[in-house]
Amino acid sequence: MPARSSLAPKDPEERRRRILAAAVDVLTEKGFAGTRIADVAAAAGTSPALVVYHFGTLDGALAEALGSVEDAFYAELAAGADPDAGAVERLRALGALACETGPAIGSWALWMEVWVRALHDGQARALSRALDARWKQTLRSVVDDGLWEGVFACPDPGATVNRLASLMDGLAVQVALRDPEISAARMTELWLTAAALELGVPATDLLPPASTGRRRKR
Amino acid sequence: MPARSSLAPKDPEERRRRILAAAVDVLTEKGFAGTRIADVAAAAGTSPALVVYHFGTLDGALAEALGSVEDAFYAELAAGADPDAGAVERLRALGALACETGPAIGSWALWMEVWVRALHDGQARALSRALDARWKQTLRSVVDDGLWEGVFACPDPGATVNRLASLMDGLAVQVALRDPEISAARMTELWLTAAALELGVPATDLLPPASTGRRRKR
DNA sequence: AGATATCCTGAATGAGTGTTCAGGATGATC
DNA sequence: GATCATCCTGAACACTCATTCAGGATATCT
Repeated sequence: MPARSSLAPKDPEERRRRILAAAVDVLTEKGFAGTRIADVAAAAGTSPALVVYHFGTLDGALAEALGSVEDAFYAELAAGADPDAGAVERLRALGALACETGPAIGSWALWMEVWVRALHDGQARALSRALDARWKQTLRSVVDDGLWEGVFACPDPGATVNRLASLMDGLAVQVALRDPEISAARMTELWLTAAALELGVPATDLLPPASTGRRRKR
Repeated sequence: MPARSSLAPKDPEERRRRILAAAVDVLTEKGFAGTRIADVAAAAGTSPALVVYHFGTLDGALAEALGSVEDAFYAELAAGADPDAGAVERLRALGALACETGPAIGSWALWMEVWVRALHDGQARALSRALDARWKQTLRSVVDDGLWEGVFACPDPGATVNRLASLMDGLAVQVALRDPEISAARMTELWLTAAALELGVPATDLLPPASTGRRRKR
């Protein structure tokens, strides 16, 4: 029957979650290279020692934090997806969600951090591969559905999925680096236009109709 | 009239160049996060103190190393380009070279390192922006030439250049992470196919004719 | 109440690493 | 041939930071 003081308040599980959330925040803001165990602890309102107590090591905490983010993303994806919708609509929703948050991980900046870490670390590479495969799989099934429904036309679906996934990665880099030319909204627009081109759909079917204000008059 | 011993052999300039080259090697292999001044010194066959003597600081040495790589890339680009060739051929050459080595920097892995550093560091961001702009400019001028020649057709060249540049970045990530599905050759193929689609050119005009062995066999 | 396990912390500890420093070698200059 | 500037090095130095540790609190159990 707890009536906790304000300083040692929540139960351990809550504390763990807070640390993970704090780790995600710090990681997003400072990247792997700049994340100190003291930062995570401070952001979570605890001591560095507690981080080690719960996760054994800083890397352990960061790894588990990434895992939690992946779970959250796919939960959100599942929650937002309407399985009864047509492939065109599902593709549009998928593109919009991913352009906003990044595929398989909470933010594009995090995702990029994982890439670079994967260049030199086997475990990160495995994670990156798994997330990438899962993401392409998601994309692929929408494309296949569209082909089945007859609304998409595409000579080489495998190549198309590769290109669309890669295009999104590349666009995301521009957005993450705050290229003034490419906002998140513009990214969505560019990506959906490419998808329309690849899949033989009129661009107007994928792009939200009214929002063409910025582009070239015609 | 030097008859140098073998231990303190070359002149200072040569020593500087060696250190820069060593810095590029180490950086490519281990990334920013893993590059120690001792590694650079060892790879250059000198002492850590000399690196500081010449460049003031480790970061200074790495920055100058990146600059040297950019110069080398554009020199190679200029050397390989035939200004008299048509836009189609120049686009093909550009795509092939960039897919092999990365745009504006020696290797894709290095390029990715710069991205991630740019997420948190203003100076790296400036570098990344400058290289990106220069690269898109290069691409853009080929596209414009093709439009002028009448061999390309493309409703929105700005968007197309953005997409093609981003697609290359994204594909490069796959290659750099050694995705078994995407080799450098496959990357070139995918990119040129997308370029053909974007620019209204028959894919066969951009792809080397005989090399279609891998695709669609199944 | 006493004993015990869990959760937590402040203060060391110690490894790793960029940079400084005092001086050694080499070649140019007077 | 003495002086001097340049180039270079090994050995300290100073500092950051993940991790350890001894013990304090709190709750549960007997």
